[in-house]
Amino acid sequence: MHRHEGHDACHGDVADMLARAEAVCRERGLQFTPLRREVMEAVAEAGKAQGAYDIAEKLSAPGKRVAPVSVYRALDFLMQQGLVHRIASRNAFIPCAHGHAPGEGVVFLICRTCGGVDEASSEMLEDGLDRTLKRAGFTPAHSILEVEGDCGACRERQQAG
Amino acid sequence: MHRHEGHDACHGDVADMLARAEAVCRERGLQFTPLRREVMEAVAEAGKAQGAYDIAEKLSAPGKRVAPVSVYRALDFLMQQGLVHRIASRNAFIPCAHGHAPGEGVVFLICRTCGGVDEASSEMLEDGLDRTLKRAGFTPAHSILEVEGDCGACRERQQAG
DNA sequence: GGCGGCAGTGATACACTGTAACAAACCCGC
DNA sequence: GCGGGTTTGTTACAGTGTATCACTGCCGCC
Ligand SMILES: [Zn+2]
Ligand SMILES: [Zn+2]
Ligand SMILES: [Zn+2]
Ligand SMILES: [Zn+2]
Repeated sequence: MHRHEGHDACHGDVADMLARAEAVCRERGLQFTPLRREVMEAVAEAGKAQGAYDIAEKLSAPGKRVAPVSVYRALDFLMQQGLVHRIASRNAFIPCAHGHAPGEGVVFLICRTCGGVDEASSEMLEDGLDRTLKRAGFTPAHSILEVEGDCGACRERQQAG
Repeated sequence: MHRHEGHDACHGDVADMLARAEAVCRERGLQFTPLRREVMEAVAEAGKAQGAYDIAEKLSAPGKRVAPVSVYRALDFLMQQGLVHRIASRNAFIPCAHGHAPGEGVVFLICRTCGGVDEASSEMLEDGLDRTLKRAGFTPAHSILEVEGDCGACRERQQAG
């Protein structure tokens, strides 16, 4: 689902995402530290993919600087837990809105107009990929599926305007 | 097809790739300059994806330095002509072994053991992707499909060893 | 209480990847 | 030869990510 500005309730708002992150950490015996929480919040609040340096800047304030390296560490942790995803084509990060299994075939739909990123999963797509890989004799470990284009909302807006 | 070390004949060897590049440029009225040729050759010779800085170093010699920026320009040109591809997950480049249409749905199979990269295209995969996008109301412009794993040759080698 | 290990964080420096800007060289038709 | 477009050289810089070490806070143990 596409994230519109000011309308994030489709797949859970920021509070839900934070609650899920906290629950995941607790049930796995991991620490959901203040820094990790702040990074998770920054990623969840933004309507579009955030760069690590953007997050660092956002979390910094006069007298309290958060270095990018700290953000990267928090992001690495959150990615390992499946709470955020990295968008390779943008060098940026988004919150996982679905809570799917790790390694599950998910394709990211990146709107080049509004910058929003949506996750879509599909049995059919996954089947097609599996068969293509099998035919090539290739054993997959991890896949990156990213499509850039225009989301429905932006396309309507363009046709109307 | 996976490129093994010392065995690049599956989809055309280096000479074939260079000949194709030259032909493409000639028929489009574009210049296949010495630099572009050298970059194409460097990418085609390597059995695995090459970084721009690797290429720059490879082409440099005592007394003749090739700056990375020149390599990037040559790579941009070659990519526009569909002669090389960029592997987003590696920040590296490979020669196109197939000569397919630009924008055609091709998935890159990246072997994490030997580093070789293969291109596979599949009607089924493309159908699955198209339907997934249509269902999400998303209009694609460009897609990145990359799978990391183990190629058949490396998997056999591991089982045998 | 003191002590030692461990995870997390801060801080600096650095490596890697890519681009902007401008000058020089080159090519080609006039 | 000249003018204009293309290609390349050169420098500097921005953006992205990692290595390293020191420090802190916490918890279990003596
Ligand atoms: Zn997700
Ligand atoms: Zn949009
Ligand atoms: Zn190709
Ligand atoms: Zn391999």
